Amino acid sequence: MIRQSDKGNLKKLGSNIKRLREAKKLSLRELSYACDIDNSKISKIEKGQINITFTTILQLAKALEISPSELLMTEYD
Amino acid sequence: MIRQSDKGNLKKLGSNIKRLREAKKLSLRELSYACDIDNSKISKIEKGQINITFTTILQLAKALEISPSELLMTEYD
DNA sequence: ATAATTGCGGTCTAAAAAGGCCGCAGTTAA
DNA sequence: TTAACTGCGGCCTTTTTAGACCGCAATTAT
Repeated sequence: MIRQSDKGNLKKLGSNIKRLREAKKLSLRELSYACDIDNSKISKIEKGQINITFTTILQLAKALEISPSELLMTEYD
Repeated sequence: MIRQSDKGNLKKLGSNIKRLREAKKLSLRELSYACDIDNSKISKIEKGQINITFTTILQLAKALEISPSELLMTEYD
């Protein structure tokens, strides 16, 4: 499918994650270690290249020390 | 993979979605129509049987007329 | 009693995520 | 000027979601 409106939303999510990671001054590899997700995958997530699952959201939120809910705290289309 | 701790979290998410659907007095088929997701899939989601993606979360939130963030507003392990 | 609705499980295919590893430019530190 | 770190993209395999359709048992109307 890969609907067009989704692409923008994935980018928004990615930017938000990147913003939060940088706020904690973590490198991709450091966050990778903290949430047990390959650093290249996190890079793709931040770029909005993959449509992550709920459990991946939980892993990231935990490592970033925020609530899953907060991770999605953005306006989507 | 299907980690054990994830199962519980998926059930929590599912319960939350079910609660929100019932609060709006929608049947599975009605919600299905509203968010364009097959009713049998929604059933599985509510039962915690599948690990939905970010975009599916957006679809459900939209149909339930709440923010994606609110859809995840629960405590997870 | 009959008909409609509802939740839910099963089945199938195609598409995509998960998970992991490698390597390369570019930047930063030693 | 080396050495280390960083972001990032490609590649590969396995597992799972997405998406769609069918049918049934139970509940709820009519």
